[in-house]
Amino acid sequence: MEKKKYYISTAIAYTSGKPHIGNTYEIVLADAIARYKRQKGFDVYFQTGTDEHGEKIELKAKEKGVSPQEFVDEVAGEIKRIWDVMNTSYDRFVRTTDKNHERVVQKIFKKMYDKGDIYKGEYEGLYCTPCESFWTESQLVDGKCPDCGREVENKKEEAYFFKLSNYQDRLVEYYNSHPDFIKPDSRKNEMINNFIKPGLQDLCVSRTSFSWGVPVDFDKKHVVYVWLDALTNYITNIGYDPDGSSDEFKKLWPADLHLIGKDIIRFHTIYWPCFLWSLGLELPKKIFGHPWLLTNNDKIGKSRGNAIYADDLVDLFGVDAVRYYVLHEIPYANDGNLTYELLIERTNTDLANTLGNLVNRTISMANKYFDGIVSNKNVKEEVDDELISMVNVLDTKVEEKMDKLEIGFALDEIFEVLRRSNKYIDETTPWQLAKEDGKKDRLETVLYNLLEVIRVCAVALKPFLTNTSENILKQLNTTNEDYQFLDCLTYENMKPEVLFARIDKEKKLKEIGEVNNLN
RNA sequence: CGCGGGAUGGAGCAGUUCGGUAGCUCGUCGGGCUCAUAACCCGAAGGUCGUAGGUUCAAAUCCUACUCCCGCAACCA
Repeated sequence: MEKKKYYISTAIAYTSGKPHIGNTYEIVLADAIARYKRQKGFDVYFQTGTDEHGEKIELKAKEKGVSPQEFVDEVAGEIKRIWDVMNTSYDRFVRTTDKNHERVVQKIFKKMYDKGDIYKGEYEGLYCTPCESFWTESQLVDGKCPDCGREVENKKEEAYFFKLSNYQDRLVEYYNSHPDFIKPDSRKNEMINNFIKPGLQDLCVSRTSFSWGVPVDFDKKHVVYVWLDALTNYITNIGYDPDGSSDEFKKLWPADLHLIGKDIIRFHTIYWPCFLWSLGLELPKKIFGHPWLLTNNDKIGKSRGNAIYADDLVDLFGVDAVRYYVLHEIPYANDGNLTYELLIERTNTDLANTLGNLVNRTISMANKYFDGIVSNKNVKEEVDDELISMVNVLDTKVEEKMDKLEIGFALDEIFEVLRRSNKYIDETTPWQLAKEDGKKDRLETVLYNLLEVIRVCAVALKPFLTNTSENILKQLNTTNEDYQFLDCLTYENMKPEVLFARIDKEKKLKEIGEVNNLN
């Protein structure tokens, strides 16, 4: 039987600067989902990349005295490097400055124009001539330009517009008939109440005030609006072409999940569907607007001086500790919080104590009492049942949470089993059994149960803590990745290693303080 | 009155649909154990469930008003 495809994407990152840990959260989240789906037997295609056009980038490049292309080449390289540091398994890293993408965007624009969804009109607004900027009424300060304080005037400018109103009714209908299209639900309400109900305004989809973008090929002084350019990355990079799409496109589209930040939901749930309909294409199945990661309960931002970067955290704590923190700590719908202190506490309690120490003590006992060779002697007792049944429903429990995109809760399910295992050791007191005559087989059964539970948990952890999972299986010296308790394995030649060293909080915080002072 | 979400022991959350002993993870304190990474196991303290009223035999849970926080919006991605 052919594997079922699963197309997942992140938003493409805007190349205005180095992405902080909040931006990085998204790729880790997507990676966990992608790896999970692969583990479940799906034929996964995982796309990410960078959004590289726009006025802001043109300005930044100018400031730095380099060409826009040089500027985005550098930033895109940095972004890709961080994605790799986070051990993410994307299949393709796309860039909007890719020549094929640009060519197809031009064709798309033309197709929409020919169809009548895009028309030439006039953009009218309040204009500050010295600043060369349009402002809205509400942006003005005392009725004057917020940048320079000078008078603004009414001005008209030629521009292309997309007729969103053509698709307004269809959009509401679609939302209602596809309750899973926008997640979480509260976001759907925001879109309906704020945009659709008041009536969709036609969207200005070209700019003439700057040139760093995809030129409209039949009207060269215009460049395509960045969002029309950016959103189409989801189709251009898998072979969409108005003149005939590739087999890959036919196989992959529609996407199964667009994973995006909650700040860009509007673009993905209103503009993007309308664009797709205009091209006669199906809509993605689900759009999930994930919450944000805050630091000290404050928005992360370079300008706020509280930017924390993923690669620095990885240097300090290791990639899996950082992955665990962001995946576990950020709930489904509310923003998560990140501080060094919380990160250290989570790493110590969950990763070092509950998980690492369990693996370590179990393997140590196996080596100590049986020279490292353990098989199932089947001397069962009642205490075994609860533990083993927990392991055997783990697969289902994790799946339930993952289907709802509740990644943190999926991890909780696994750690509940690990905590139960530590308790099981106290209940069965292997060190006592070792001293009693005639309990040798019972002791071996106990250790076998533990090793099996650890193995299954390692398998369960693979999508989230990939390196750690591999490390545990290596320590157990097994390659078996069955997602359930097996009766007849033999464990031998196991080598215990410290998975996560406990972190001395005071010392580490001091060390971090010193690092920060260097800036 | 623009729309919406939220306020539960020191921290983060569950419980509110269909009212009836307030639960989980972590932190703190005490005890136990010794296989293990000062780890693991057990126990305890700590909450008038934002405020004020109301309905009820009974409200975190229903109703009313208010306070505070947050998201979205006022065409920046």
